[in-house]
Amino acid sequence: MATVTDKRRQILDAAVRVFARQGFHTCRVADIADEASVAYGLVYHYFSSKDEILDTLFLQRWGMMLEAITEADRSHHSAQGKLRAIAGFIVDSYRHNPDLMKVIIVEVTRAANTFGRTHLARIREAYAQIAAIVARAQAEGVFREEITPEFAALAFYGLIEQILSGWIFDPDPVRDDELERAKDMIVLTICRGLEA
Amino acid sequence: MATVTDKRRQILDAAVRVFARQGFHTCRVADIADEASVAYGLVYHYFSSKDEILDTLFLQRWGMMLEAITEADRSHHSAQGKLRAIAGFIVDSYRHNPDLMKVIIVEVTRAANTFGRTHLARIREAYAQIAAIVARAQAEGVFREEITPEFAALAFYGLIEQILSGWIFDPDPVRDDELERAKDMIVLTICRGLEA
Amino acid sequence: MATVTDKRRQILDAAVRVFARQGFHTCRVADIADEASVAYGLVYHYFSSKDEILDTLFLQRWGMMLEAITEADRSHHSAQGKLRAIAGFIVDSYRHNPDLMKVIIVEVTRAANTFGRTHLARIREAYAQIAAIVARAQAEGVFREEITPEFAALAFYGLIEQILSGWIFDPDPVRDDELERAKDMIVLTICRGLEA
Amino acid sequence: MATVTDKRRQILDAAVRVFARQGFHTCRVADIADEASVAYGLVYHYFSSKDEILDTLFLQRWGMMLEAITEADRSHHSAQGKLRAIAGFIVDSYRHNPDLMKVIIVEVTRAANTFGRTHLARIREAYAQIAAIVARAQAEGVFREEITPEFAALAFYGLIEQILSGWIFDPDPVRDDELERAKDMIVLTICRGLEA
DNA sequence: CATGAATGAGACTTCATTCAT
DNA sequence: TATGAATGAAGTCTCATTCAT
Repeated sequence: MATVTDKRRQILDAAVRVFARQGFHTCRVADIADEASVAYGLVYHYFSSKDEILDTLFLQRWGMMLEAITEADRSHHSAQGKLRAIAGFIVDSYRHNPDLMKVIIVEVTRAANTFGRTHLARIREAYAQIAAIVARAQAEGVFREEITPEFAALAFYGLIEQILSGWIFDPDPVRDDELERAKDMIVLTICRGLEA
Repeated sequence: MATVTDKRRQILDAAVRVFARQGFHTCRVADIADEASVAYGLVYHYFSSKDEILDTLFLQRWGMMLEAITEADRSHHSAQGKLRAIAGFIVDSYRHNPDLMKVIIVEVTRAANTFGRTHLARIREAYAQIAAIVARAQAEGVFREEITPEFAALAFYGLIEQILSGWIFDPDPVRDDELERAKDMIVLTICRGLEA
Repeated sequence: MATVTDKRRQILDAAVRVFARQGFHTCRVADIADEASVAYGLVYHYFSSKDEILDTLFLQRWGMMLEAITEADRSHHSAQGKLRAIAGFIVDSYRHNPDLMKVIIVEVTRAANTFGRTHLARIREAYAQIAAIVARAQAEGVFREEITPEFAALAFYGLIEQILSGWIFDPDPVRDDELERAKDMIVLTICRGLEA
Repeated sequence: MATVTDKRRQILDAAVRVFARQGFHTCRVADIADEASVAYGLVYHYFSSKDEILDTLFLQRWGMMLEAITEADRSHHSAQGKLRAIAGFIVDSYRHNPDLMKVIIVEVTRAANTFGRTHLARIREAYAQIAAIVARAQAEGVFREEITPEFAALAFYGLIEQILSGWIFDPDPVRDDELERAKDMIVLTICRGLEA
């Protein structure tokens, strides 16, 4: 009984590695099966299509992301503290499983013509929650009002994604202290800006 | 005499529309030929492969981008003014040809596994130039030093790309005044931050 | 269980017929699949390319040919007897599977620019073995020395191939007694010559 | 006026080189035009198709061959002398223009499925003439009768073609004295055989 | 659950030939 | 005669998905 789940998990984990390494379009279902050390056909026993594997990976991870944002929003932190919690969660996600984050970002959130469009609504939930945090901070007079909450949310998330992109492109693994510092720099940049 | 160039241009323009509409991977060379109203084979008369069409589009556009950044850097503006010029150029590029910008962003700069990797060096030239602007501003004491220039450059560019992404995903065309306001919000956000 | 081998064999046999009928260049992979009554894709399940099918056919057959020559050489026949055994083997090969022999000759051994070049080394092994037989006969004083063994080997093999070519071009199947007589005429010609 | 002929000749000569180097199927019409340093379209001004170029080359050369055989037959040589004249002509043809001979042999006389079939009748005229020489020699009691004239003709011609094939495959040019000796060995082999 | 052979639609690319200039 | 752009049919190979065992 546990076998079922094991093999399924095995396939998902293998898919992450293969998608990260070769990209979704470039890899074949056979590559996933090979990487997972399971028979070709078994992939189709657990998933109805290659797309569904990526959908599953994204939905699982993005669900955790939304929970993390909700969690952050529920906390008693300041607006800046909430953004710091979110940035921290995303960076930690990368630390914990960089391949998965690469796949989520490269193959889904930035894939405007394919999976990005499919999951658009779900992706925007995150932006909306972040925007809500910003809006409330503006109402409290903590954040400036010239910048719309929606714009701010995109800016915040886009900034983070680009930093992660830099790491993703980098052949060398990123050092832990660099990850840690990045969390602070993200928040500092988005809250206080570059100007001295 | 002008025919050669005309047809070639015709194909490139058609490719932009088709790539923007269907995505690079999803469209067939036949779609480009149809959209350009030329024979199938003519595409291969001017370009050695489907890839080369996208490469050409990217290289042309990114070259202009690098020039614009160089130009901005050479100007006598303040650091903020230079960033404003760059943001302005990118937003205007989108206004002028949103399809092309969509293709550049979605199919190249964010395609970590395919064209993004191919053109990585060229893409990073832009980041490096922006970083240089930031570094100089830091040396002058105008920008804070806690944020590394490289980080700042990624943050700035990532922020802009995400804003454009928002427009790209949007089915409705963006209004001109919104584009105009975005330029200011970009600079305000990156230079002064969200905090009041 | 035997299915794997069966289908693979089925494809090879079909390829022989199709290559013989239409020629390697003129036939399409689809023709092979049709002739074998298998799906298009299965051809590529067993062979990596159309070329590999011909390579396989050639290598299998030529291997048997080399064995036959080795066998003949090992026998206690006279030099003439050995040449007779080799000529006999080749003619019998034609009798048994004229299509295959046609393909081997027309598409490989005589295709100087394509497969002939690819398999040159392997083809020359046969010439070398025959030359060795001649050389030994010369050492024994049985064969004249004015003709180099290499020349003799080419002459012998070329003579046979041309006779087979004649049959190959012929629309009517060759009668068995004609095949049988050819064996003798080949040996008579190469050993004793035309002169009375 | 001479220009017309010049360009046409230029194209034919270039075709010989290109066909010899890459093979008829592998080369493109553009390669011929390039090699001839003429415009693409000009090839089609002088020849109605790529096939016709090869046809022309073959027909011209084979015509000379038939004349040479006729000539040899008309001479007052012995049968052996006539065969020697023919072998000499073919070897000299190779010496004079190895590329052309390579093309004739590889792309036409041995191409059972394509040009060989097209020109079969013309090719067989040569065999028939040679067979006639043999038949007459048999009638005169000079050649043995066990070997049919048709068989003898194929044997003679096949032997020669195989020797030329050896040279064709050879990366190094053949030395003149080797060519000269080959003429004698050909005749010796076919008339007297290998046996001492 | 598990296996991997079998299916066949689809896409890129090539290139002989035509044609307008 | 000369040019080379334009045409489009054809063929190889890929690979997601299905299915029999």
